[in-house]
Amino acid sequence: MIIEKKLSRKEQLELAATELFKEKGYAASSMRDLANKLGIEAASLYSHIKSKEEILSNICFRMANEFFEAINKIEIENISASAKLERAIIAHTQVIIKNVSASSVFLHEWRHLNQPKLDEFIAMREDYQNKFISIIEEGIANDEFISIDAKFAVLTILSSLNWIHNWYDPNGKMSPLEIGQQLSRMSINGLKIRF
Amino acid sequence: MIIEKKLSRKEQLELAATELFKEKGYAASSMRDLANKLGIEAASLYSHIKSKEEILSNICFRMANEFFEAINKIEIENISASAKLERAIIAHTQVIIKNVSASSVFLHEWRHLNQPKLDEFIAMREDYQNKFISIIEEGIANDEFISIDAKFAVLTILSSLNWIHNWYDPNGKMSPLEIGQQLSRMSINGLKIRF
DNA sequence: CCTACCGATCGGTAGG
DNA sequence: CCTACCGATCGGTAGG
Repeated sequence: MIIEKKLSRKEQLELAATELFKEKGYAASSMRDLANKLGIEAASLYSHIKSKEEILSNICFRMANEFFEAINKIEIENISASAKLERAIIAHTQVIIKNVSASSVFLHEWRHLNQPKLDEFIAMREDYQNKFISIIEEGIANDEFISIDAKFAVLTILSSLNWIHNWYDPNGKMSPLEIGQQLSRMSINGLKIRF
Repeated sequence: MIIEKKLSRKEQLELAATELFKEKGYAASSMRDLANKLGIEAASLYSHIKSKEEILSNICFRMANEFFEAINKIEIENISASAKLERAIIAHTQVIIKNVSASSVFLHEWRHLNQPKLDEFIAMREDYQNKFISIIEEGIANDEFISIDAKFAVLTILSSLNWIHNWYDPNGKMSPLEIGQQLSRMSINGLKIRF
């Protein structure tokens, strides 16, 4: 049984916006569409939010924080690079699966942010990627991984993870953990030195 | 030296639209933006095209055809599954790199197509994926590849290829072929059975 | 949260 | 390819 927390009107609004932005894209979603979903008038939305972009910005930065929290725990562990990478991949996967719609918005709609939020977002994304790059560079230095451009490898891995939201089915045969494990197996096998 | 073919006005229009849609997204791109790029009035666009959506549709289906042509050549070759997969990955990569902007539109903006084009597009995409799935299933049956859900593997591989347009730099240190080879190495290593 | 409304912009047409 | 223009819709505000 799922226990639904009671959501504030603002939380309901952001949830509805997340679904809407995912389905139609941010630019093609109108405030009237959103109001309609909530059963109120478009003008009434503005007693909860300042602007359309504020909603987008909240979604994007909330997700960014979720991803950071997940990787920050792993970074400090004292384990091999392969083990770190595996955990990072699983953690990333779990964040996506727990927030499929918000992840989709986070991944595709961020470019509609205005400045200065846009630059701030891009910087956070780069920081996040750098954490993965460090893990892979450590693995290369250790001879755990093949010699490869670490940034290239990270972009390849992250891009395969960032597609999950498109096909993930909560009723599918693979559990979130299994998906993470399969993805890390493919990725890490791809990097490991073959004897 | 690059020899520029003389483009018809309609080709110029579609080229400008491709860049515009890539940069701002289809929904956020206005016909006035497009006209501006070409130095004409918005109304004048309509002597070359029927609608905004027609431009999008042309871009999407032209790219779909390019991808199909690439894979159709490979499917019929009489080589191992790993070799087929390698060639398919390299071919896919080359198509993206030769058409970075159009690929970006193809990958992200297709959902703004109207019916019946939308369903037609989705069906083509599925056909294309199925060709990859067959290759991987052949490899699994052969004991070339680990036992894995073939569709899952394909979506993972394609998603990593479909990110290239985001970071590909024609002045970067990796050539298109090298990029394809590296990607296929990572993907195929990830699938191969380890002894 | 509503009514009433704003200026701006949208995709597109008529007619030349 | 242009001028002139259309109805529809956009994000958002004023005032209650």
